[in-house]
Amino acid sequence: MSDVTFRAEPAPEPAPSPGERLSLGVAARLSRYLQVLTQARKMGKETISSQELSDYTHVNSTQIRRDLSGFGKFGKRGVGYNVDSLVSQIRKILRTSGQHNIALFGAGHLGTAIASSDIFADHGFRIVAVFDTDPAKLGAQVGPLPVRDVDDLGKVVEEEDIVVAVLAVPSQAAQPLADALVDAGVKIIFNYSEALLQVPPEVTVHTSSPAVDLLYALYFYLT
Amino acid sequence: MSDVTFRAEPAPEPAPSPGERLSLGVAARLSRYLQVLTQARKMGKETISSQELSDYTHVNSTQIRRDLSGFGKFGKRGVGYNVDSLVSQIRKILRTSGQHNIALFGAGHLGTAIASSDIFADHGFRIVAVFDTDPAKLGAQVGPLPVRDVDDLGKVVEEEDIVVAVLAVPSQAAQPLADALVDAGVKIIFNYSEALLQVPPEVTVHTSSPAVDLLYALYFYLT
DNA sequence: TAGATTGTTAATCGATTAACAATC
DNA sequence: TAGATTGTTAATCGATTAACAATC
Repeated sequence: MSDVTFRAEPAPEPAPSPGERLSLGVAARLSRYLQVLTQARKMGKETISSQELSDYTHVNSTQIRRDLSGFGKFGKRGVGYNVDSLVSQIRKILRTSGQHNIALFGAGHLGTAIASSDIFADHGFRIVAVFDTDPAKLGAQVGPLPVRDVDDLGKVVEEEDIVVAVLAVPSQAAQPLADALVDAGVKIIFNYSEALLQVPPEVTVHTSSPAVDLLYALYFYLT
Repeated sequence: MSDVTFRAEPAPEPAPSPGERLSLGVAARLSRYLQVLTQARKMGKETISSQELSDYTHVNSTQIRRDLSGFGKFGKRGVGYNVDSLVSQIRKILRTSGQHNIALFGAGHLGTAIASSDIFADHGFRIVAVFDTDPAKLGAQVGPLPVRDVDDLGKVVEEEDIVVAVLAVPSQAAQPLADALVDAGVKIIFNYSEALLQVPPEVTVHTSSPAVDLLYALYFYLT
């Protein structure tokens, strides 16, 4: 880390020391900034102010400056933040600069939509395998990838170093699949089905819930 | 405010008074409980404990009991909460007991996946119209609905009383569509594209960001 | 009864925000 | 220089949690 030192400054930072875990809130917010920044970069934006970031993320602009300044002085007063450099700073902080391999389950409409989107690719996630249980779909192409048999799961997870599984399967298929994934050593399951998955504590399940987000937005509209 | 008084109980609740808005955090958490409860009900579960809810939502069980007890005594000690009755209580609190009409934009893979899922229907959202700009798709069926022309937008929004629009369109199509939606009086835009949408302050944009959630989950896996 | 789980308190911790000097 | 925006402080507010009596 090492601050900008003018002679013997006694580390005046309450900043997170390198080895420390971010708090849940900070990590969540940094991820959101990253999303906006990534998209802003795509649109050719070179600098962005904390106020603009605030407009897009609904996070207070002071909070944003505070979150960032904990890790260094990334901005330029009167100008804002350089989009490119902020992206790489945040990636460094979140330790997600590298590539990570994903396995996708389900070659239906949702699976196909996910495979053909670059929403994961933009953030360093690469879909390296697609699985489906429907024998009729085996061997078919989803984007550049062939649909594989779930029986190959263990082998593929190991060969491709897969840490994340994305489940775009019917609810009733989700739990058995989750069990197989746990056995195969996958640590993060991203669940697009509605099923409530039971997994051991070392595995993280994130269930996508658009309807929940909608309910939430609607509440503030209705009141 | 007002302690626990014996005798003539003068509303000993620090509970949110009926007219008060929930805080952002409470509303978000209640929405999540609702999702789990809805699914638990589907699976035939009759009661659920705060600990079980905690396992599925990653919200501390004390927090859950606290959130709920602010609105009444919904649970039974030693037993837990009745799933059915808790669903309707939370719906009442969130004022989302009614039906709400949604318009879906984009009849591609993602749009089709959304239309055929019951993830929205389960929470009282009904997709009443599907739009696409591709002339080749007009008139085709997506589930039970015909694909309509975006030119009909204003008319449909008014006739069907549409408050929410779900955008499952390519990024470059999103902003023009958002502008049209704002003109038509839609107040909530649920954005599945990556575009950063600019809308007036009275309109809420929620951008779905699976990659952000993944980054976040990954951070805690990596550290 | 014994076991389980709620409802609630009290204490702590972190998030949030307004305000403003620093500085580009 | 004048205007804009960051970095940072200080004060407040709400979220979180452990603990436990109440009670099913």
